Amino acid sequence: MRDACIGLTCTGEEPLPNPLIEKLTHFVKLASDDEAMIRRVSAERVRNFGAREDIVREGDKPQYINLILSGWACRYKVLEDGRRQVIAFFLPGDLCDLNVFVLRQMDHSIGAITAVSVSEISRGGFDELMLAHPRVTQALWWEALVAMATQREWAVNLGQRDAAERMAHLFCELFVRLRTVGLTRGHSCDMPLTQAELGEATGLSAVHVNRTLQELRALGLVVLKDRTLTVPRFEALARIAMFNANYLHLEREGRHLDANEP
Amino acid sequence: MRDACIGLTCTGEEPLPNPLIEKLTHFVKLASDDEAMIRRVSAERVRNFGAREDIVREGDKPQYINLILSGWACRYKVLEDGRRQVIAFFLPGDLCDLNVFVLRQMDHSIGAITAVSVSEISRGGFDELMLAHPRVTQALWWEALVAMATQREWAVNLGQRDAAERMAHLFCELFVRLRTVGLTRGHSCDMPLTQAELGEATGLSAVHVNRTLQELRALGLVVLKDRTLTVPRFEALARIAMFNANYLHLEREGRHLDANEP
DNA sequence: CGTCCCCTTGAATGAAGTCAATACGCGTGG
DNA sequence: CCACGCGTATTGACTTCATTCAAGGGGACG
Repeated sequence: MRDACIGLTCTGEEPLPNPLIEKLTHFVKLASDDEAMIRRVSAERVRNFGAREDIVREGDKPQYINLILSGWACRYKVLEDGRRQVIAFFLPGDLCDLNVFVLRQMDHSIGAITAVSVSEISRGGFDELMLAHPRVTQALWWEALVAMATQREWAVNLGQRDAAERMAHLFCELFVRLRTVGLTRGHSCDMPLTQAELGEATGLSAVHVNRTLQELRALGLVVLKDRTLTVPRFEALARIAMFNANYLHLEREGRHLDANEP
Repeated sequence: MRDACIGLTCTGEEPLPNPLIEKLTHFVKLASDDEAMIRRVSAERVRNFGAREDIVREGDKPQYINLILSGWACRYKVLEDGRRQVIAFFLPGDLCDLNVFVLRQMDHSIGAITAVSVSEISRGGFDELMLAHPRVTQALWWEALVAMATQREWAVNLGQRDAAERMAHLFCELFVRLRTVGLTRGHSCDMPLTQAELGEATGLSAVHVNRTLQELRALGLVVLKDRTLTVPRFEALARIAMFNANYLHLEREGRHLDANEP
């Protein structure tokens, strides 16, 4: 396969999968010109980061919205004394910084977990998208609101669930989110997070993450090997996590906005 | 003084303070017709709730955005087994449900803490505001983004801080937020939350909240009496909480949008 | 005057953190 | 090829923090 074919200038080959399009499709059926537009905008300015590099740092005033094309990243905050909380994970298809054009400066950082490829979307490109493509606008609203709902669910996770429930819940969420962008294979998906990172996201110490994973493994609910997560019985895992996917709002709620239906 | 006359339909009386206007003013200086519009929209349809009543319930599909005019409310979620997490507090001037027009149903509930008076803003009223008043639109974006940032900070609070730090942080946040809507008196403000509610917000048991409050009291950092919080030395409280108000973005970032400046 | 809600207290238990040592896998350079 | 170093995972012993349970106190209100 000779050359990545992205955007309008596509020459007749099968289009590359675009995780953002794939995700938005769970909310609204996009017309082909909507898709073409997203492809164009997300190919305009691509940057690559190595694992553990910072993409945006607290205090910055970035000029772009970052769209994750591939790899994992996270939002995080560090307290004065060094404690670090991961606030959200970004998977392919996720948009990082809708705030960028309103707030003066970042109140948190965004860091790559694996090697990451992001598309920087300029204010102009974004406005263009919003003005000419109402379905895309709606879909981007949906994506932002789901991100907010996810943030809320994390508060529940951190505030009410114990270690095993928390870990289980995190795995459920990541698995479902990856599935919506086509990044699962059967019961498995990538899991590049170290136990330390899992701890920073769940508010647990790395040691306790380790013990908790053993517990979940002993129950046959998760298998972790070669940076891969396998969830043999998702339902059982969801049950102990009290995971209810409603907060991800994946039910094609925007059907009335379908490009090709009345 | 007769005449602090703001708004188009000015009849010579002193205008009622409107907490939303007061809050938005921290971001952008509104013109008098902006303010008049907000006043009109927020007076159109007012509802009152008793303490502990639900305003919106999980699963609902509300048709209005709720603006808190007076009283305290909260966003909360209940797990299957009854554990309850308060996800956010709503103070006068806060908007509850910007999601309402996009997502199919509520994934959480909103409940009154004290008696609450809310203004229900219809989709039409909202669109009108957005179309005709770009400064207000920007300011509402700011308000939504600050709400999001606050949600993120809560994740840090729940994930990384211990009991005393968490309580201290919550008090700092509430105090600052109340101050931006003019609801503090010197070092004091209302504090209608029971210890059980403080626990549901901080992920602590009510008993431990009690002990933690005693600790903070012993340090002379908080005084709680008659449903009133006094913070004699805010700076000291903020220090132990590692409270950094930057996430509330109160620095008049929208100056360039000021109604009466170049 | 009793009842209900909220706050307070003590004692016992349990969950998670800390510290420190060890093991494992992998790439690099000798 | 092997030794070394580094990051990550694992384990045990111990401590600390927070929960649970249970009982008592105080004020508001019918």
